[in-house]
Amino acid sequence: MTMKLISQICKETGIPIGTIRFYEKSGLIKGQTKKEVTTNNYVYYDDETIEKLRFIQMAKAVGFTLSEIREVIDAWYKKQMSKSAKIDVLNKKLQQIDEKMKELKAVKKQIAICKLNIENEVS
Amino acid sequence: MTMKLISQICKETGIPIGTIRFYEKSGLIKGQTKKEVTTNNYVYYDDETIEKLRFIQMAKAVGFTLSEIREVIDAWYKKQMSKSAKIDVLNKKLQQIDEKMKELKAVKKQIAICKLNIENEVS
DNA sequence: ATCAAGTGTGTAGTATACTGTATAGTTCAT
DNA sequence: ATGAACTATACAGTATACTACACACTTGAT
Repeated sequence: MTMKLISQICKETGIPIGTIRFYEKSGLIKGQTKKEVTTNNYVYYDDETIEKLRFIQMAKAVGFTLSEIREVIDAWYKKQMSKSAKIDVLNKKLQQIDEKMKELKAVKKQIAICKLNIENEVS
Repeated sequence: MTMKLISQICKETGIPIGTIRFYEKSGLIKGQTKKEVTTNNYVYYDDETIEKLRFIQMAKAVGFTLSEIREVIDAWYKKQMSKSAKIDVLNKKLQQIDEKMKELKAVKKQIAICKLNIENEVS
């Protein structure tokens, strides 16, 4: 398992270091210190963290808030959550996604119509 | 042309009065006072405003910011904007929408996989 | 006439999601 | 052993998008 320092994670995801730290403080991701190293408290992140961060980027881009994203990540990784509770959360999210899909299509249609109107204008 | 007061607009769109006023101050929508009425300065909104507000609701839900939404509304309604500038803005938005469509699909796929993993877990 | 409900203005406060700055310690190449 | 670059912590500041509140005026039903 490859473990990376924060600047490496920043490079690989394009997410600023400050934002990564903010996400960690918010409980979205979790790095770990190496117990064999006693001279510093540098935090290392695994590849699962990168996966999570990419998920966060995409989910944010389509309008999910960090707390909505946290719900999914909890359902994904939290050990102390019941199977059925996890499934419930994920089903709710899938429903939200379908709703967003509809809204996205409606927005696209509206803009396409708007574009046509402008193109056909007598100017 | 039907002209409605703010509480009516609120009822029809579900957008709080305070938010509607905020959108007007931000220049996203524009109502008008009736010049024949001199006893008050009540603002009336037309059906185009309701259309705009519904557009704003949907665009916000899929992650567009108010300033991104304003760009589209300006391209849509602004008289003093050149035809080619409008088309440019709308094409850029259509591109952004396709990008969001991809991200939404990726998020959906990720969640579906996550759900399958949980369902197939030995608990 | 009165009073609840609606309207407008202005200003302050809140929530979310960062972003920046200051300080201090660590690592590594030279 | 020294300096550039990296790391951690803590706290303040910013941008966006509201949300609440105080105050004053208007309308419409009784």
